[in-house]
Amino acid sequence: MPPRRSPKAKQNQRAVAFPPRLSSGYLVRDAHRAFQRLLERRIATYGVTRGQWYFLRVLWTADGLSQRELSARVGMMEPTTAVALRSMERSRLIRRLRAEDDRRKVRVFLTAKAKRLRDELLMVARGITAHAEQGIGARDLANFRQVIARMTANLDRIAY
Amino acid sequence: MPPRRSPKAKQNQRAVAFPPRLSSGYLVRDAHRAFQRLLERRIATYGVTRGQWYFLRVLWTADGLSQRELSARVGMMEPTTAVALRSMERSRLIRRLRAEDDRRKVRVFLTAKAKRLRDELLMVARGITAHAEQGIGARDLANFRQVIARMTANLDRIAY
DNA sequence: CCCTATTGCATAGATTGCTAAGTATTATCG
DNA sequence: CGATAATACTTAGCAATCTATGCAATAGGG
Repeated sequence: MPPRRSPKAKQNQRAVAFPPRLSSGYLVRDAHRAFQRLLERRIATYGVTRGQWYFLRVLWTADGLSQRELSARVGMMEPTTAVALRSMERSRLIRRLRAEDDRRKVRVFLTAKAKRLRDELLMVARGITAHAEQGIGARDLANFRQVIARMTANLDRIAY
Repeated sequence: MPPRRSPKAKQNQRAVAFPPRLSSGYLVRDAHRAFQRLLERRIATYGVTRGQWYFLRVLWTADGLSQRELSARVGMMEPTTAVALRSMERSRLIRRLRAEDDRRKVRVFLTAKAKRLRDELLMVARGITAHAEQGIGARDLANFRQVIARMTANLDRIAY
């Protein structure tokens, strides 16, 4: 049984309190969802979904990667990649070609359509970032980036 | 890695560049996934999923809410709430009772089992936060919280 | 009182993510 | 060479989200 602190605290056993406002995890989650919602709405105009976006972003700088490499760079598991690429193929954003040298591999290539979208969509991303960062000083922003990257690294170091 | 300096970058039209390392959105996304992965693993031990967690957290401080109120407090859409609550009912974490006064409403009540989990699970959350924040100074942390909250607010103000 | 609008919730279908297990191709070792 | 292992991807199944839509109970206006 959980220990009670106050003999009076009936419903509100405040022995362990942890208000979301103080939880970095909650703050990060809220921000993440705000970013996502906006990104989703904006790129929908171009017929691109969020899941496709992450892959486009990598492919714009490195066309012809294998699915495994893509997964690694985007930071997703391979089945997630497979699903996203299937939808991108349907939308005529990519073509998938079996590699000549190793027929297990599939190389992913952008179509002309996807290449044409590049600059405009990157502008969209920058616009969102600019909105998000409004009114935040350069020094605070630099500190923010350093802190959140450190948190991610801290968490990634933990197996369980 | 990716960024090239070469003036004659062939395929690499660098007119619009926007490396993820500089994108607050990407940093937030990475951190969010790191938090989630760890949380998921840790609470799985208790038979609780991430989706259930958010609702437990609210219910631990305010038992007996209606589903609409719960949705608002957790910050999710009602269908999401409905799905999560159904799974929580199956797991014997909550009971749902039709409100006497207004039979459209459903009140959600924690079971004894869910109440017993409270302190231990909140400790899990604090442990994760502590891990994440290791090696980050109090001042930097305070700045971080302010900045990320501001970003969320900035983004939430935008309709499209 | 009835008709209609509002409210509270559920269902349907799509997207994004995961783990676990299967298939096909290539590499390796005895 | 042939069995086995490793590699690259796919399929299956689940969870957590969303939007759009439907249904049932209540409230309000004439």
